[in-house]
Amino acid sequence: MPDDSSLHSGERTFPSNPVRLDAIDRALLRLLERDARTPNNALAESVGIAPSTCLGRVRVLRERGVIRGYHADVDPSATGHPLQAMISVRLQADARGRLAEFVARVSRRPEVRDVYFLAGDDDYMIRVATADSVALRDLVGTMNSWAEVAGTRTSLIFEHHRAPDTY
Amino acid sequence: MPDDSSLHSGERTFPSNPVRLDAIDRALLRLLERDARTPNNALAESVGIAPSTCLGRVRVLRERGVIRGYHADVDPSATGHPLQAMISVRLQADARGRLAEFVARVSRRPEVRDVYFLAGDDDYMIRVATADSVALRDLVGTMNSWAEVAGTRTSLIFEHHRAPDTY
DNA sequence: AATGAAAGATAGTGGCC
DNA sequence: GGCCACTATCTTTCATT
Repeated sequence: MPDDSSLHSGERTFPSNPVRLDAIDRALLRLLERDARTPNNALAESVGIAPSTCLGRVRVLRERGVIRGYHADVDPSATGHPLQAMISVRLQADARGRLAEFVARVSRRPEVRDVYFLAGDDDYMIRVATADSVALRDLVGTMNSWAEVAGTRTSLIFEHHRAPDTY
Repeated sequence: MPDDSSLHSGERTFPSNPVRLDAIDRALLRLLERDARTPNNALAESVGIAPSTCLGRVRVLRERGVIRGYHADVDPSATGHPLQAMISVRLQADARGRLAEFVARVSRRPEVRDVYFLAGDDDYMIRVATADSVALRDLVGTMNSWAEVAGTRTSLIFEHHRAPDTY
């Protein structure tokens, strides 16, 4: 297996093959999205195929990039980062050439969890998890001090719910 | 093991125990965040403890809610939802009693992937994945038609990068 | 593509330190 | 907490259809 689990997955995909998914593939994706550690045996039984067949299917899904990785969902509070926020960032109008600089800078900050590159009123949306409000204020202050940043808006995250993909 | 893998994890935690994490726990979390399917054997070797010990550690992390689940990261494009967007939602000023109604409605939409409940300029941030721009426009139109919604702002997501937690 | 069987690897238990 | 030894279970390969 090619181990690209260390490539922290961005969302761009280069569909080497359009990848036709049948009903069984979709069922497997649903199950693995729910619990990525479901044993191959159990997956196979759930979708009604032999374990060896199931193994092959999942490998193909992984190799073709349909499955980009398997990740533990770790509670930020438990690791000392209970305060989460969404920071909308507008860059300077003339900063088109400095997009990479901004991304590099922001990615270096350990508080950053998600970086969304947007088309719309804002240029970026950054989700961060910090230890406390002091750390958050520092981070926002730092970002505002960067030359390419025109402005930021920060919203605290009270609650977050995920929904699985539906196919 | 209590199987709560089917509870699509929200971010609230009720720290039954403050859960002290030592260096080994943090190493395990890092490894499992990178690749949730790393075999217990390999985890144990990486962090320098016996496999059985490692098994116990990971189980405790799971039971205490430090690890909330294990999820496959599925490429939305591969499942026919290549167009992603962030939708900021402001509710009507008098809609405080209708928060639950909004969340219920929005959660029913299959396009919705993340619902962030915010404190700030906006009340909610919704991440969605749709088949095309028609589907996105329909969704935004629908949300704007709800009585409790004062307004929305939609930004297309061009690119998304995740960063792992750093402990 | 899918399968069953066999071999090897891994997970999980319990007794002990 | 942690480890070792053991058993149960799972993964993976491969010859076959």
